[in-house]
Amino acid sequence: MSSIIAVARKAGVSPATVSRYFNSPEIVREETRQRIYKAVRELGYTPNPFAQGLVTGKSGVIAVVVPDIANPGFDITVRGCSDELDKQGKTLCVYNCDQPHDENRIRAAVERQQADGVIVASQEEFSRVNAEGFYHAAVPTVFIDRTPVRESTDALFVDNRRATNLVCEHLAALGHKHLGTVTGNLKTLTGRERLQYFLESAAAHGMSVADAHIFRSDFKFLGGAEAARQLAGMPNPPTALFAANDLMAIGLMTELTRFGWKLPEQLSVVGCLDIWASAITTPALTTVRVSSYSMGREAARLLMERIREPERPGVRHIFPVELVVRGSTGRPAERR
Amino acid sequence: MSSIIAVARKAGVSPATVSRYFNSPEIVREETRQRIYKAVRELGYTPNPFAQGLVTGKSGVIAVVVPDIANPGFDITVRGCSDELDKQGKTLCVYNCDQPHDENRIRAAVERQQADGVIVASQEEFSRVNAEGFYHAAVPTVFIDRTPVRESTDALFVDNRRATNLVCEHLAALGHKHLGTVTGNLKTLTGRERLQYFLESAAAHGMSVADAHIFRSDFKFLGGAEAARQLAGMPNPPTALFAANDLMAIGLMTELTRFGWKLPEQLSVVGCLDIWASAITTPALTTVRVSSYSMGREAARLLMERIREPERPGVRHIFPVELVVRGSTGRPAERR
DNA sequence: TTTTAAAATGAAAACGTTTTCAGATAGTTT
DNA sequence: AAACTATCTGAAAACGTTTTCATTTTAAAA
Repeated sequence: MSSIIAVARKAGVSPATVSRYFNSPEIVREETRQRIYKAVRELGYTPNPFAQGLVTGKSGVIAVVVPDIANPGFDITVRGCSDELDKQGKTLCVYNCDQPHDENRIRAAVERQQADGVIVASQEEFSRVNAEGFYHAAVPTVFIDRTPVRESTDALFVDNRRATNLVCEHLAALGHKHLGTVTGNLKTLTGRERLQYFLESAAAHGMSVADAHIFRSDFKFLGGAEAARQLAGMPNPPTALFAANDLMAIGLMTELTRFGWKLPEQLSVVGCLDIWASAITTPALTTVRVSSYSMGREAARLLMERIREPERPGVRHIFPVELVVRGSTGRPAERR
Repeated sequence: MSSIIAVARKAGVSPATVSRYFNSPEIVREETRQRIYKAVRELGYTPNPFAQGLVTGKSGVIAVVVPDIANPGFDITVRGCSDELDKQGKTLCVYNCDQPHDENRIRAAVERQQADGVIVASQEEFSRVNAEGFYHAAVPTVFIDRTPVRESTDALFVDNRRATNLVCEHLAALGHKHLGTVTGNLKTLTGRERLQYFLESAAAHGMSVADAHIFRSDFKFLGGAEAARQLAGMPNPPTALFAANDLMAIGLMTELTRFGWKLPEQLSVVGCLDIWASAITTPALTTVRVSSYSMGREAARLLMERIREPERPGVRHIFPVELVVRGSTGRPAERR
């Protein structure tokens, strides 16, 4: 491992100049630059990131926190972050946060200032102590679908209000009167919003949602299947159902089909996110398209911006959504 | 940011002792330990990773290279790595490698010794210069489904030979005589093996694979769909088809269904990997189950082991596979 | 040519650890 | 009480950069 000193010696300059050669080449004379270039090549020198970090305090790595990288949706978001970060020459670390004490680990990592910034995607809110840890560490942060810890934190949101409105509008237009819903984890902002706004939108469109038809779940495939089993046993099921994400919608449809239900004749199903698998179910899933990739990308962009300009006021972006009508929704069957 | 020196002063000991307190607590006297503990707490001290890295040369981060984190299969593998690495207190960086020059970037990162080790998952082989870069840097590496760069590199493989055998055995038992296949990217070890072994297995089971029925593709959904379009135009299609991964199998089935084909009556389809979506297609996909998660986990475990013991001989693990029979395969229709 | 301003370079301090080697302290044995 | 271990601790060097401040060199102006 050759050091900057070796290069300096070889090029007949001081280490300071070599450092300048890398960090602001324009201020070193052309001829000197040549000599350094040559020395660098010959020695195969590459700056030591630890030493750099030690003095600059920057690591060049950005932490991305998601509940589960293997969860459809988050994978895309992370890819969005990754692409943008690559472009900016930064490195991306992923943290999965769906296990009980993961949160502490992440805060520790942040406090150790290993990351120059953090992107935190939808999941349960931090405990107070961890939120304060974040606050205290004052690491530049961008939140996705999550209540920001402090005023100046940048945050990106899905337009859940519009999402549920689109869903209810569509369902009302088809003639549905009685709806149900499978919720996500209600400790999550997304989970709470999609439930609340759905209830409001349904009412606004003159449709009812019976308490018994609100299935509290967890955003997971099996959660959707479980809801299906409960639903199947009900004497008076709703005619349409909104699942807070596609995974649950698909779990629900799969299980219902197993029970012999005919979709969408017996039940219209709408999901949310538009993961790739939604297009290949039978019937194909009507859903609300969310730009997961763009959100990841934008989060990374904003974060880099904030790192450059820490005092900028906090930004809030609400991402548009779009209804994708496919085969899983239709007119309700005539009631006996 | 309080330093180790501040802690030392506060506890009335030398920095060396504080260092020892963290790195081998058992060699510092109980009473001293107490004092340091108190000082650490009060100052909220946490060691500076840059300084540590500077002297130890270790960063505590492991790089994981995959073609695309958002690709079903790799997400699971990465999650496996992540879980194991978490357990060992390491940080995981992901690199997506499906863009033309990504490889260079990754080598650069590795050479900069930012990572203590690297896990590289299936994709095109490195160019010579990059392979040498890896070799030269001598960073501990584990390969997944990929030809190792050097003798001493640990590598994990899917048992593709057995996979194709299971597939052909199953298909032969159903009475198929004429098969086809959709290949993955043939610049990939996995792509090549699954094609070659499939051809061999088919022959061994007395089935033929016409050249025209070998669709060279890319492991992607749309690649499968494209194969379907070609297939649909053929006068004499095979009765069963093996796709080198589930994504292509699903793309194929989806497109074929759109053409009005009845599956599996007109065509039996078998995939490989057993991603979650394979269970929810219509018909559900018969496939070969691969333990993506375990492989990720094992890769991480092996890597940590090698970091501890760099001179250990290279390990080769072949992971077992298992046939999952679902609805997409059946007896061939009688030929006219 | 001399003076002046601008541009380029160098010396040295600082960043915060770990680690080696030597020295001190405590605990045992004679 | 002395001598001897075994156990702890400290001093100081090293790790490889960046950055400030001062100095030298170069170019431009007089």
